[in-house]
Amino acid sequence: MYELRHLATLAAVADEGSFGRAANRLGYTQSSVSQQIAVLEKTAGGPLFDRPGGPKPVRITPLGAVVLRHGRELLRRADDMRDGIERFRAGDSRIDIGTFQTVSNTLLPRVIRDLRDAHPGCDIRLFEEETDDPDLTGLDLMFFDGRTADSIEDLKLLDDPYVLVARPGDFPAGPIPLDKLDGLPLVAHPAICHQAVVEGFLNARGIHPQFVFRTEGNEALLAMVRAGLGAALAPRLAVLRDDESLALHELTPELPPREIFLLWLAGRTHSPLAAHAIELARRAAADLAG
Amino acid sequence: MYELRHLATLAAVADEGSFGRAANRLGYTQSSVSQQIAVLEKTAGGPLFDRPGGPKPVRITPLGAVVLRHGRELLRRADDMRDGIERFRAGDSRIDIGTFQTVSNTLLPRVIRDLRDAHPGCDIRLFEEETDDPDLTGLDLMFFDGRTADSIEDLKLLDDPYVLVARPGDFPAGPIPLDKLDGLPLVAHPAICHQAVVEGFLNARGIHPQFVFRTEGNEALLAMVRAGLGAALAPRLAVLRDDESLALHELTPELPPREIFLLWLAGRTHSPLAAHAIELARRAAADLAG
DNA sequence: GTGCATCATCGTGAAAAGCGATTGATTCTT
DNA sequence: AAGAATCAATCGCTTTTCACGATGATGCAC
Repeated sequence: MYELRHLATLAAVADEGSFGRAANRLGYTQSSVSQQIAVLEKTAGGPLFDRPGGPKPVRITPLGAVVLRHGRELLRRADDMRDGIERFRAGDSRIDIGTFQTVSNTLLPRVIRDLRDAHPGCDIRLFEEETDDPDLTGLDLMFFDGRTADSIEDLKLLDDPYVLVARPGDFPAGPIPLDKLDGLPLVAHPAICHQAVVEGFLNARGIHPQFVFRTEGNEALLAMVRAGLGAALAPRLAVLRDDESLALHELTPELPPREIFLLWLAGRTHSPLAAHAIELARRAAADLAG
Repeated sequence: MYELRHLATLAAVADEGSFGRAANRLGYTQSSVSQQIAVLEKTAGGPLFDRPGGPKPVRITPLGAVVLRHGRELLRRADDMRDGIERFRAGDSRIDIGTFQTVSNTLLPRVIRDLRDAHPGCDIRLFEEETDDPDLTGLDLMFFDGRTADSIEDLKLLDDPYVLVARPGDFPAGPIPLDKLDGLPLVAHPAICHQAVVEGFLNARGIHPQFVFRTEGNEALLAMVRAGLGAALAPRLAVLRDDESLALHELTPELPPREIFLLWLAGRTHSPLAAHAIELARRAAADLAG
């Protein structure tokens, strides 16, 4: 059976018009080229070159022309394949990342920027979804605030402690005892994901705040605090940056922090882009925590 | 370096989801498949499959998907190549034939018909050219009335004897002595190719006919005879069929007959189509002479 | 844990690919 | 006409590759 190697030799012979020169060009010996062409002629079922003898160049036969035409096409495709692998390994590829709001606002921008710097041609696609049950099908990586199924591997990025966000002066500076939350009018995220865990934690201790408004939007949440609707019980990172119009209070004892993970399907071999993204997310999280 | 065989194995593994089943399908052993994939993974520079272990099917990696996509394309092209060779060997191909008027009118129609019957899909192209110096570049075969250069091989098809064509009754029936041509008003083909040889033959014997009209067209030639302009000195085959309005007279002694050859470039390996055409031409010529 | 299915690895033998030298054929030069 | 030059085919040999079978390792199901 013929192989790509034979076709490359065929093309070289056709180009050079000589077995010996083709051998020279390819780093073979003349005898090797003879044998390779012989293999091709056997599988093709007839001679591919006319050999006039002496210093005259060999000439392709009609059958040889057929094989050569297809052979060159195959070789071109093989080169394309090498290119494709090359470009893939260089990371010039695509990555699909699942995320949620806090990460989109804090961690992700930096990861994306660094990833784009390292791989200018890459195609990054983000999928934001607030849910209890993450769906990783079709995603290379997913940010999520919790561990999930067995078939999913994870890397813990950071702990995001819960704080009380209020207007300056509404509360005395410093940590606030947890039982002060009982009956307190609060705004918060919907009771899904980690928010549900936190509220369960409070309820178990007999602390029942009065949730007067829930929204997924961080900005809306903080705007409500500024407007005096109530304090916000939210993860630290939900408050984007230092803001003079808001005061952040730790709680004592601490609420269970929201843990932020990076997830992927177990056993998956990462593309270079995904591997790089994981590393960048790890570093960005370390910076954010430090 | 990878080869087509490796890519076929890769595709089989991807299809079957298992090294062992792929081996079974291809007639290899499992270990052989393992090694072939290992070769591919080495040249690609990374794993092509995730092996979950146990009875779970192996899963293609992103890199593997790249290689697989290109690999399938290559395999498809390799099949195309096999088809192309197959069809070529079956004769479903192209042939370029040079010819000249007499052959176009007598020998060739039959050859073409038989060739088309045997190879319905074939592409036959004819190139008619009246010249002393045939140019075979780009032609598979050429009909010609003479041998030429050394670099050209030939097959003699038949002798075409020269005859005198006249109106019935202009000459007594039977052979005409050659010296009767001296001074005779004649119509003839232009003095090229074999016509030149014949006229040289006459001149060498002191016989100088009076050429009153020359034309390349056979029909015009015969029309002039019918019109009484003169007799025609022409090869027998130039007179297409028995024609009551014309009488054919042999000459004595005979003029050197026009020899009709089939030519091709020396050392050329014929396509199946060309080989068949040569055989058909040989047979048609034998019929015509017999 | 035990049994089953699966892939990797290793050692072995066979096949092939490649090399170097030689041969035989053909062309070019003198 | 003779010799030189060019070139592909061939032969014997070495190295590499290929494929196999056996064994081991791993994960899953019961």
